[in-house]
Amino acid sequence: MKEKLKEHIENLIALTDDEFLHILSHFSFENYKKNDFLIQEGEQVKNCYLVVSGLLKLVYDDKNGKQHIVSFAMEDWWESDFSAYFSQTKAKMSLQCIEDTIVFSLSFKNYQKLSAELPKMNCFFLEKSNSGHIASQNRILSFLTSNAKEKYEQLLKQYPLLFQRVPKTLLASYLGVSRETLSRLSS
Amino acid sequence: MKEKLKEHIENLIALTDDEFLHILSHFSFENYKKNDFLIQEGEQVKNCYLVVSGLLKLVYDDKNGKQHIVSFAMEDWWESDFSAYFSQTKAKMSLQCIEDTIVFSLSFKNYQKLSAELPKMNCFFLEKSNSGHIASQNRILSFLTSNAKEKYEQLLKQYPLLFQRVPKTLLASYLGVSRETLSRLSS
DNA sequence: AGTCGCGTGTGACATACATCACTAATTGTA
DNA sequence: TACAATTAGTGATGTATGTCACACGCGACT
Repeated sequence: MKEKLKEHIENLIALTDDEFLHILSHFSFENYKKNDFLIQEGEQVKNCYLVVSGLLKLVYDDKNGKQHIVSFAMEDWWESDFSAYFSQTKAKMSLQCIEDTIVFSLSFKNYQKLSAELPKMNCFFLEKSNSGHIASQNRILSFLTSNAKEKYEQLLKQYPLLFQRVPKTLLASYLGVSRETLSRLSS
Repeated sequence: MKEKLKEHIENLIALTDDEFLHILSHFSFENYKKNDFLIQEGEQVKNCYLVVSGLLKLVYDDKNGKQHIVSFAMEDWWESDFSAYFSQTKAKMSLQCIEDTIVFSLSFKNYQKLSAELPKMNCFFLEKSNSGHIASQNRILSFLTSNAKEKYEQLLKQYPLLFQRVPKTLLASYLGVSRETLSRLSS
């Protein structure tokens, strides 16, 4: 399993074996079952997570009790309620397992320690943050330019796997349309 | 004007005078008029920009010739078509002045040079990227949870200034509603 | 002074989508 | 095996918002 983390980081920056062991010591390896929460709305956000296998949803529950999916997180993705993580405040969103999921977990303290001790990790985090930012911007564009059907098609094109792994209800909640509307798109 | 850049960076990381001069030499200082383009869709994206004063819009033109505003950029904001900037490809979006605007410009080459020579700049860029990412996520949430009126009110609350500086038509295009609908919200 | 362009408001109408209600297939499990 | 829970499809109806059309005020420029 360590290999996974090593590969993942070495995709972006070169590491000596010592450096990797040092990095590894800052992470913890965790196992979750379907429906488990990694982050619960209202609680302190201590960690961010790298998904090794499985599938997570980052959800916001609005005042009417309706769930909105801000993001799916699959293999090789970093996820957290980053707003709360970086400011060390309470979570506005929840992070929950759609499938059994294995993650590497990085506490905020260890994150700070790591970037201080090994500056090149900042390069790594920067690349990750940039991709996240760009992905979000594309999603915004999709909201601005597309109707339900187009958004659905874009999603399928971008993540063909997702479609078999998650109930349509969740896809609808990610796209911002009702499950009934989504259902009618296929026909 | 150099002061502005110095303050802006020192908000996040400490700098010696020498370090700042070194940083400064990587930037260029530029002046644009209302309606000028900093980035034109289809062209190579060479720079990203820190807005010193003025106001920019990051726009996407869809296949029907309709304009969609992905982002406004005001004082102290970094903006570019980051997707194209980091991958050094053609712009999918345009960056254009809503008002006369003064910026510091950083070429991709100089960006790379700077982060190699002065690793702590990566901390700075990382913080900026994170805020961008979080802002985009909030915008997505707004699309998921809110109708036209709520989105408009959230925008006014977040940027009370904007409302006096830009035509309603542009606000509508940012919110993803027609100008007519936006107009009817006030009454 | 007059003309033009731009931003804005507003009525009439069209439509994409939400909501509610019901049914049915599938899955997990007592 | 049977029962509840989850997921999905679909009809009827309501509504928020888009689209088209036109009018008005206002600043810029000749």
